[in-house]
Amino acid sequence: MRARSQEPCAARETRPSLTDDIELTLLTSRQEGTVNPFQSLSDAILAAFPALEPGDLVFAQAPNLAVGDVALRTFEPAKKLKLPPPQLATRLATEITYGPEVRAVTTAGPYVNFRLDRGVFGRRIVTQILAERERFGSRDSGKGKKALIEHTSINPNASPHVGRARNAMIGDSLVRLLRFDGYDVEVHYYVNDMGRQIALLVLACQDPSSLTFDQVLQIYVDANARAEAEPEFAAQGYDLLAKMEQGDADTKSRFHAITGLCLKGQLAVLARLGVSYDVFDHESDYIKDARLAQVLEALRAKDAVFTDQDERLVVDLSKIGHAPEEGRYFVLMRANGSSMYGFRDIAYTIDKSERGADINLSVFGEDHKLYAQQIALILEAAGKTAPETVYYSYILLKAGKMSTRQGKVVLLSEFLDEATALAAERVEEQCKDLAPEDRKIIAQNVAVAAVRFTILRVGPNKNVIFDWDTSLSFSGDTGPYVQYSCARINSILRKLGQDLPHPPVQFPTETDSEWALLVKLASFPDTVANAVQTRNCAPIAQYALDTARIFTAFYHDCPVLNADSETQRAARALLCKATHQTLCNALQLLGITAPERM
RNA sequence: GCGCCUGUAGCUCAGUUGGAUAGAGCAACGGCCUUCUAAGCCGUAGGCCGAGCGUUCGAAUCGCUCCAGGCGCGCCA
Repeated sequence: MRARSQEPCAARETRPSLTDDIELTLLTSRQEGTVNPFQSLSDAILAAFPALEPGDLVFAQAPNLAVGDVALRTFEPAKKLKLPPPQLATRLATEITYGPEVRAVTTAGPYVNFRLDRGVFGRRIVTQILAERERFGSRDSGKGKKALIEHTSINPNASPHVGRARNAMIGDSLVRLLRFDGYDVEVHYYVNDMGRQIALLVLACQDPSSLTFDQVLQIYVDANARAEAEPEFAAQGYDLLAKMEQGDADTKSRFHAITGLCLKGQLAVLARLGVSYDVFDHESDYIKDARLAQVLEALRAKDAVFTDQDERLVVDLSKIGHAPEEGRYFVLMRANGSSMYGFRDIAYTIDKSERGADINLSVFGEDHKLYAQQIALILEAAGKTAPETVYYSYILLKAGKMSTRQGKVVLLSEFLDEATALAAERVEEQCKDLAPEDRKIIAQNVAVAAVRFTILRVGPNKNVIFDWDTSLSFSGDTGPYVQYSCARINSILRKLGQDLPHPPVQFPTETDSEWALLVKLASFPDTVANAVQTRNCAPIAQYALDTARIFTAFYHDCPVLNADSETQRAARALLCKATHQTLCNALQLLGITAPERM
């Protein structure tokens, strides 16, 4: 499980030795798919109540540490044993012999509260994290499996705005998450290199070779305005599109010049965020896909496709399982024989589904919900499988929704520039002794953290109202706050010297601050597993934030370098290292790196 | 009109496989830098969890109805 170690520098660091009992605990808990530091407690209970199963015992944090170090609810097991919960709680507290690591057991109505030898559990938790390193948190649920994720896929017509970038950030984090959990992930980007809007842009760009990417947005805005005002101009666009589809070489190269320029520019901006792709699929390659004939045949067999009075080729989805009248019809081809976006997309979607991935996932804006359902119905009717979908809601401006056509946008590049400049000011003050190049890198890291964290922290199906001040803040609930706590840990470890001590047998971690941190660290694998299962990275961001906050409380309460004893110093140093490891693992999933100093 | 999503502190958001007193940040006010980075910490104040009804020993979390916002609903992509 550690064979996948990716850090080349990992071997250089001192590795704490493992005792056999801890290695054993790790292995058994791994096999069960849960890393449960409280397993010895549940084992004792299960031995006394054979009717119960491990899943019946839910350990949770007590409402506060004065009540107990860990709490057990009795509602579930009591139901199974047909006992009143408070009665079962009393029996669990009085009749069972727990190991020496349990110091006291009390009840509070239906709850059992355990007071523990925190050092024993703390040592287990820290040792496990330091043994698993950059793999800590992963359960390898995707081992030996493939995943295909398509995300971003924005029109190559302008610089991306932060609303579109939400797709890229969500998609990229899902890629990182699935890779972390063992999947072999291939990232796809669907290049929409044709269609009406691109045609208008091509019309408006006389000499593409003299253009820069940054100029395209204004040209695009103007072209759309013109198409609205002049029907002839709009008609020219359709004509050009038809020529493109018929394979006219000159038209094709004009399209490619523009879409290539735009794609390159877009990818450069996305790369600043740390987002990258493996495969680019071009829409124009799917115009005359052979598989479309099969789909049409299947639809005809179900009497679900017809040519309407305006000579359009239309699917009647009510014939293949679409109940409501709204969204019943799906147009495949225009009267002039040119295909619609959806028709080409069917071919592309089939193409993806035939690549043998165990998970086939697409990230779409919420505006695609009905559309994706329609495609899924058509695919199903043709005996194909539609991809799994993850949707996200729009980022709104105070003045309303963003619109590329109207130029009413906050550009991602603009946002990143602003964030980097602000971060650079802070780095200037804080890291005077560093070389300018190093300071620049730190500023860029902080900016990316601010931007990505702002977006990823929020649940994907929630609208976000974009606000410059909030998004550019580096204090409070932010990515830079998490980075900052990592920098503080690094500072301690740096001053401690090169080698980390071995975990002492006496592992003093008795204060509430230490214990709260340990419990939080131990819950990281659950957080990751939940994120994998729900395809949602937002809880990872929340976890990083909570952990950083709990660490900071520890940082203020518990001196490390000036600890009371050598063993306490060792235990706290290792706890710091374990926290740093866990935070880095969490941040990595969000596409954020923590600088050594900031 | 119909469908999907959302509604939690003044603002931005956590918390929902139902469980002990609903949590952070920002903004406000009051403290803390001869002690591991003040991008920080501590304290004060701030809540009919949109409204109502229901299910349950127990509801922010589940169900129904309403209200408000977002998105979508036949030759855009």
